[in-house]
Amino acid sequence: MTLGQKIRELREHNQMLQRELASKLEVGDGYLSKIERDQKVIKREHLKTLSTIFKCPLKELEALWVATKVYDIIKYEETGLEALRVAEEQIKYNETYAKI
Amino acid sequence: MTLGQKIRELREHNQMLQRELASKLEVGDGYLSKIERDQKVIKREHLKTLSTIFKCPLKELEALWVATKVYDIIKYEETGLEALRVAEEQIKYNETYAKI
DNA sequence: TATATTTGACCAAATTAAGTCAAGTCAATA
DNA sequence: TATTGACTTGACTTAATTTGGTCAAATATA
Repeated sequence: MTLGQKIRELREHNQMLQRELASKLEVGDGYLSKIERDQKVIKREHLKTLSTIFKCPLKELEALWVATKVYDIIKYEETGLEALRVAEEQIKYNETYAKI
Repeated sequence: MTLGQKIRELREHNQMLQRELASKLEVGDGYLSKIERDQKVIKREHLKTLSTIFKCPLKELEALWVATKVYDIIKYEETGLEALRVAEEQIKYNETYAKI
């Protein structure tokens, strides 16, 4: 599940048109179309609005948003999965030693 | 293990000074210092040079390089680990359906 | 045909990349 | 203790890339 898929799912589940949702977010509907197709990433602040409109946990949307950013980096990388492992190791290491 | 740590390890293992390695890479030694401390990310093209100088597999350096990019995104994210899971799911999904 | 969505080309503004340089720190030593 | 050599840091720069869109035309879809 990508963020775009999630947004589309929420919108359709609420029988809303792109035009309607786009106007709530104050963007053009062409832009929203791209967002739902993961051709663009929505502005992070918009997640709050989505969370309110669709009564969906903000954390869930945020995790998808961050995942999109991560995926954009690794999608064409041969070493993508290996890199994920290393990044996970790094975050766990830093959590352990509270270096942040 | 971060990319910076790896580079320092390789350099010290070969008893090379920052100044020396920096000149091989044609950058300043202040910059290399930051790279080894993960305050800056080395240019990707430099990985080939490092791989040659230290006879270290390029793939390994590349995985660390990509991991650094990923880690930079998630390091301050509460949902970092969750996002890694989602990104992994996405890459596996796409590998399965060969959508790339 | 009308309505909804997608796409491509384009854009300004903001951010990041890829460094430099000089001053500062730190340890060993003459 | 003054010096030296290796490294670190902070402030800065310039160019390239990304962000966050718009709009009109093309394309489904009913």
